[in-house]
Amino acid sequence: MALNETEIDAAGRGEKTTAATAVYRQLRQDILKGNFKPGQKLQIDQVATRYGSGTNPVREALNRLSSEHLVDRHDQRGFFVPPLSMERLRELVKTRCWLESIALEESIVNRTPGWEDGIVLTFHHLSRTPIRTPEEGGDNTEWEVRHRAFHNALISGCGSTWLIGFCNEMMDHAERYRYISMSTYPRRDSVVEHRLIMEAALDGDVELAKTRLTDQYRLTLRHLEEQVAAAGG
Amino acid sequence: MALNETEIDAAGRGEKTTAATAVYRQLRQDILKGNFKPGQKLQIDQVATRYGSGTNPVREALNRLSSEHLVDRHDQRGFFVPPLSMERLRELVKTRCWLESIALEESIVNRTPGWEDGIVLTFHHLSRTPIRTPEEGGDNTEWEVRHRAFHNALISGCGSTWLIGFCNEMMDHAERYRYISMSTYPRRDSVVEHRLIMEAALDGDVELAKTRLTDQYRLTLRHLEEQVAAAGG
DNA sequence: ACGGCTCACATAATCTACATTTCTCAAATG
DNA sequence: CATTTGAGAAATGTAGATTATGTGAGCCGT
Repeated sequence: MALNETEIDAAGRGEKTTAATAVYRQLRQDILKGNFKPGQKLQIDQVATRYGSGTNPVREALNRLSSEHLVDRHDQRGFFVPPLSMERLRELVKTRCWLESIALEESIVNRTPGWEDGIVLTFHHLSRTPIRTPEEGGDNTEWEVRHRAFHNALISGCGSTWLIGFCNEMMDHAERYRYISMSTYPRRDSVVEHRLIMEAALDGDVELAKTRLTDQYRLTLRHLEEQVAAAGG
Repeated sequence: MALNETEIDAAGRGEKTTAATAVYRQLRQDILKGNFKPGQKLQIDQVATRYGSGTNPVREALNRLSSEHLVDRHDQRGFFVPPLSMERLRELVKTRCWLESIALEESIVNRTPGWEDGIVLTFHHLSRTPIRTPEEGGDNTEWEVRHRAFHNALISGCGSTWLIGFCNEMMDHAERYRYISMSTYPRRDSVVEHRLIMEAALDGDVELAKTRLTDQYRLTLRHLEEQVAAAGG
């Protein structure tokens, strides 16, 4: 999952990780996968016990996550899992559409053989990874990783590490919403959808690629809205 | 300067601040204002001594800043002030132009009397704040604050806290480059430039406002490039 | 009696001091 | 010259002291 550049470097060079970094990674995953209730308090001692570490590394991990907005920090009061709401999700999706449109357009304009190869390859991997329904065990970690890899390949040629970072940050937050809805995940044919995006991008059709990409995000949002409407009465 | 939402809330509600937060704020300022050499190591003990605090709060502050990319963290090796380079600045400016263009356009499209008032008011404050040359003492903290307030007012109506946050994050980094060049700061008439942006925005002329805004960023970049070329060549 | 206020105590966050681990770097070795 | 090694420096982690928060019993005025 999109770790920041320091994390990627650290992992890539096989740097020895500290306890703080280990807790950071696990906590991050647990938050993204919805293993904590939104709004829940993250008590230092409890978290330390959970991951078998001292309070200090936990505190460092929580401070890092707070700057990524993956936990809310209140001085002298502790740390909390950020709440989820449909309103926030709408804003998130809207912003993702804006930023990924730019990133995709720039990538297409600057396209190189290497960029195209990355898309073809990550699409291939994604298309070979089935989505498991909750009945089948429901662990889609592998699919998530490949899904992100594909979307990252699309925007990887935009020429701005800033923009790529922002898109990844938003992907992280979107993942939180996806997991809570996994139980009734609508069985759209994601392979076809992603293939259409890939084809438009490889053809160099900027407008079509942008439309297909953002339509996918908007459609996902609509499905979630319907689910919530159905559930909430 | 653009603190994250948690910080703003904390400051706004007058929450008691912890030692970690105090160090965070001071360290952040010192980095933005160029009081440390780019690339320099930030040794925990030294930093702790500097701000009169223990090592633990310093560590927490550094961890927060590392997630904002305002310090580089290397596990088991310590923390460093991020380097500056013309290449990075170009990418930063490019990305700012993309994102602020969207934010400004959306703000204009959704314009409200409150948004217009904010622009008029912050422009007024900015126009009343002189830029001091190095000979005059050179502390432009007040100008920086008002400059940011004006640019924030422009994009405040875009309807995305995400986008506003990203723009602020990039403003922080841009500030680092501005401070190092203050010694030979080109004496453009910033009041006129900002007035022109304001007028286009208030007139609802999306394209003109975007052009004027991004031209300002690009011009600042060019001036810095010339300075470096003159100095380094 | 009821709503609001005060104060003492339990809980939990924060900080300090120190122990442990890891890295750095230069001198010694092959 | 490349590699190893060991002392010292520095980062990281632990434990416990300190400080802040929040809760609920008791008190006051209505």
